[in-house]
Amino acid sequence: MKQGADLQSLMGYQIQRANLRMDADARAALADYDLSPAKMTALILIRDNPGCDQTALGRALSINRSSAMKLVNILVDKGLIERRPGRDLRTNALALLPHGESQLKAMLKAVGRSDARMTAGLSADELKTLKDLLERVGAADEETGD
Amino acid sequence: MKQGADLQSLMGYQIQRANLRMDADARAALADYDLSPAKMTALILIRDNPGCDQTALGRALSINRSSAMKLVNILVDKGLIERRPGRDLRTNALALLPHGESQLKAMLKAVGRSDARMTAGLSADELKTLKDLLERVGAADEETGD
DNA sequence: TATTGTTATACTCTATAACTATA
DNA sequence: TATAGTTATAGAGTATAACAATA
Repeated sequence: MKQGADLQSLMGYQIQRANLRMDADARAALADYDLSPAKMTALILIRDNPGCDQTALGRALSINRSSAMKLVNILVDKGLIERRPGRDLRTNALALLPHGESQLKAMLKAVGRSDARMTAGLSADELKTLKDLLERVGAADEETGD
Repeated sequence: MKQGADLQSLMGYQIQRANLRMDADARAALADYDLSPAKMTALILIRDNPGCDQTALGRALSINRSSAMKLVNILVDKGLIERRPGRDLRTNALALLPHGESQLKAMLKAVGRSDARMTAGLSADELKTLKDLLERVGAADEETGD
C-alpha cells in the first residue's frame, strides 16, 4: 500500500505509527502479567505518588473519574494495590501492595528490555533529542473532560 | 502528579503521551466531519490506492479483515466511498466517491492546521529530525524480526 | 486448501449521566 | 455549591470464530 505525501507530511501520523509499534511490543512483553502498558503506568504512578486519589490518577492518565474507577477496581481485584482512608471522608488514598511492588519490578524489567530493543537503532544522543522534541510537541493544553 | 525516573526513561511512554495530545487535537479538528483521524487515514489510503481491497486496507491500518469490514461499512454508509467489482469474484475494489474526495480535502485542511499548530514550537529542521527519528523507532525490531 | 468477504459475538477502553456522601 | 466516589449504561474500536463463495 502506497502512503502518499499527505500522510508523510502529518507529524501526528508519524507519531501514531511509532506509538503503535512501541505499544504492541510492550504489550507482548507484559503478556505474562495480564496487564496492559497503561495499567503498568498506573502502578508506577501510584508507587511514585503514594496516597494519591483516583481523580488525580485519572488526570495523570488523561481519563475521567469513572474510567479511573474501573481501572482501580481491576488493580485492586488483582491484589496489586489497595484503597486506604484518604485526606477526608470522600477520598481514598491509593497504595501499592507488596505483591504489586514485586510484580511491578518484573514488569519494568520486561518493558525496559522491550523499549531498549525497539530503540536500539538510535544513539544515546538521538534518544535524548527524540525525547526532547516529543515533549515539545503539543506542549499547550492538556485536559480531561467529565 | 510526580512522574518518576521509570516513566521518564521509557521512550514508549514519551511517544504515547505525544500521540495522545496530537490525536485529541486532530479529533477535535475533525469534529464537524464526524470522522476519527484513523477513518480519515483510511480515506487517504483508498484515494492513493484506488481499487485496493478491504484486506489490504486493513493490513495498512494494522487491523484485521473483520475490523476493516466494519470501517468500510461506515465509510460506505456516509457516502464517502464505494465497493466496486474487484480483480476476482471474491474481492471488492474500494473507490473514493466525489463526495468523499471533497470531504477529504476539507478534512486534510483542518487536520493540517491542527498538526501545524501542535508542532509550532519546533523549527523546520527539528521537525525533519523528529520525523526521521520516529521512523527509526522500532525499525531495528522489524529488520531482525521474522 | 487458501483467501475474501461476511456475520455474530465478545472484550477493552472510555465516556456520560445520575446518585451519595461528604466538604 | 462543589468535589470524590460510585453505578449503570452506552459507544468506539478491535478481536475471534465460524460460514459461504471463490480461487
